[in-house]
Amino acid sequence: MTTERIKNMDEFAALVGVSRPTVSKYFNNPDRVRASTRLKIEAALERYDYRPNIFAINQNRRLTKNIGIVVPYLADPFFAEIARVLERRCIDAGYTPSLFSSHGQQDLENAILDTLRSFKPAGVLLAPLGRMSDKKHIEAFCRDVPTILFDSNIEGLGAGFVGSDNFSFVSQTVEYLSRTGNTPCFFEMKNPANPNANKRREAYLKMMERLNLDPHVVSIDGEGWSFEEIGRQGALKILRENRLPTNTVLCSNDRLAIGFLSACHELGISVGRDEECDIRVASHDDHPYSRFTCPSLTTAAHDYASVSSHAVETLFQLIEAGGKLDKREEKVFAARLIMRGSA
Amino acid sequence: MTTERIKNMDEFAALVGVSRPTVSKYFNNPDRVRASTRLKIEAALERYDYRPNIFAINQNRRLTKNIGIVVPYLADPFFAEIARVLERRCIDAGYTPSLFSSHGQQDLENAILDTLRSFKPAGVLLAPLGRMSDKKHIEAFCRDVPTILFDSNIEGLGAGFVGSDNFSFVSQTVEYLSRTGNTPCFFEMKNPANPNANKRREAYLKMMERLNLDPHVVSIDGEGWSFEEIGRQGALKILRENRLPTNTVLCSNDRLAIGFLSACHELGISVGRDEECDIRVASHDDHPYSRFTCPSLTTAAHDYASVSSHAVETLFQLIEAGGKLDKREEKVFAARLIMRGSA
DNA sequence: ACAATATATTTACGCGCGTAAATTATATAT
DNA sequence: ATATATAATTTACGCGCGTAAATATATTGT
Repeated sequence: MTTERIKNMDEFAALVGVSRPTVSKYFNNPDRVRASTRLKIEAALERYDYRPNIFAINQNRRLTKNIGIVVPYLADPFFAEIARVLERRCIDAGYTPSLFSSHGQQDLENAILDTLRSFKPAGVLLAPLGRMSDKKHIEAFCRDVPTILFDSNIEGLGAGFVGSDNFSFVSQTVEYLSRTGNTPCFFEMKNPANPNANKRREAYLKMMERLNLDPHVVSIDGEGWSFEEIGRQGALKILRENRLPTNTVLCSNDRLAIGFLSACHELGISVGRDEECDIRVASHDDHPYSRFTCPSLTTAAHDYASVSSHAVETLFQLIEAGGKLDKREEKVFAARLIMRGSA
Repeated sequence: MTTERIKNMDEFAALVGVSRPTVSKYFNNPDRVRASTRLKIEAALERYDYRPNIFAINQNRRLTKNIGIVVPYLADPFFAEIARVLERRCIDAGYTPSLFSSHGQQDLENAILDTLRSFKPAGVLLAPLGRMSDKKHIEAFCRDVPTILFDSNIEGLGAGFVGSDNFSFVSQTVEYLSRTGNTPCFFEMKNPANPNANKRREAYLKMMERLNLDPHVVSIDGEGWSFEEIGRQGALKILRENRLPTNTVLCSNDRLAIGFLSACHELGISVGRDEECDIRVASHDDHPYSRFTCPSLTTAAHDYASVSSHAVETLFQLIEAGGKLDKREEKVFAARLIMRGSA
């Protein structure tokens, strides 16, 4: 590496001995220049460490290589993890992902979409807030920017949706719990922000009907994204008032379950699948922390890998198709039951 | 809002009835145009919903309004949380933050810094990987871009460092544990990636000496950022081999402690401050999940608010000072002991 | 009311690159 | 070796905006 600093592509092209547009083509696709010139350019890159100005690049491209990734709440390790995988896959495909978190707020989700618009992204992977989302705003955004929804589906929005099959999650946990012990009741937030929560309750009811069992839904109060605390408070109340309908609890998601377990410990209620334990607790998501709870949490796991890879692949298809698909594609993946200590 | 779409600032300026540079000035600082023209522009903004092209803006600005925020591992809720707060504060100050995660990998940290360079950021808030960091690379970056380190200090790098006072953390936990029960041993990873871990061990040793107590450091194997699993495996091994020197364990950080608690539960060892419990466990960080462990975790809490606000304020000072401070500023904040069920 | 000063606005130019069209070099077939 | 097709390169232009310098307008003091 030499001491000289290259200011722009002109200067760099002169050093290489080709014209600037040739260098430009090289950066867009190294295969589209002659092998001999590619070698010359790459040799020069070794020595001079030049990088094209990212703003100038994007200003004139009809289609940028940017991809926006938006999640509702990044402080939730579940989303942090899926965002990490999505980022990785975008980078590997030659795109430049930028990550945004709505932090559970509608105005922030809207603001992010507005910002994203001026980023001229080739496409966007959006996990919407759900019930809290400004549907009109998202709809307008999707009209202009190729967008694939993931995690939470909002009917009709975006060019497609990739997520998990909530019925598969709940049917497996309900089947397992009822087969190996007592009838499970369903523990959930009263007004869940996430549409998956509603689908899970419906799946629970349908599954119980199919098994000819009495359903019991326990809905607790709480707003926002502090699910652990909401679950803990709700569980404390229910348990203290002795209002738990059965000794087997199926939580809508792992974060609620983490709170539930915390409440049980506080009240001296033992949780586990052993005979001598007071109750069994199971849940859904396979949250990164679910295997470290005490006891470790029996749960239904997302197929992270399939969801993320199918989401980016659908987006790439959409981008290549020019931003429009013939019809809105919906794809959901089945869960995998993970039996641990709690049930 | 009218149906017409405004393509550029020229078009918008024509609609307002002023020249384009006047509009440009307005967007850079609304106070630098006459009140009457500001009203005209704002009225037009209401009707036409025009936004300047973000790439064109940044291409020519000598100093952009971009701020880079880099954390070592975003799937760690601790960093997700602090990143959230930092983002918020940057936005409130009129800057445009972008968030990056090194995902625990040196090559990614380097790549992020390279990308960041072409973003021409006004400043960068960097929480380095630590021992895994490519110090030369970071040093070169800091020469070109005004950078404030946070969380992990690397001696001499960046224009300043804002973090937590590790001695304050450990002295409080050690003092509390030894005052209310037995001598604590120190549970840590053998080769911690994070420099704070080393400082905490040193603080433990110094504190034990000061209290005239026998120190016991328990170092466990493990690489990477899966601290919970590392802590769990390490604890299982130590506990099974009955090698725990005392019945009071002070973990280097909460994520290790979460793994430790998990191992205890697996082995049927009761944790808590009550007389009848087998051992006590305490830790440091006040990780978002530490209050939901079973039992809830006694820990020393970061002053999140002070660290984040001081970090951005120092960065703003640095930016206003033109990217250089007279001397490297280091500021650390004291911990707050949080007594919960585990010790 | 008039100059002197401060503040706003406009004119004019360039940033660093993408890209269509024009040109030139290379590959293929005869 | 020559004509033809094909691919690579260069020429020429414009993207949307920031910004210095030139000009116009408002403010202040007398």
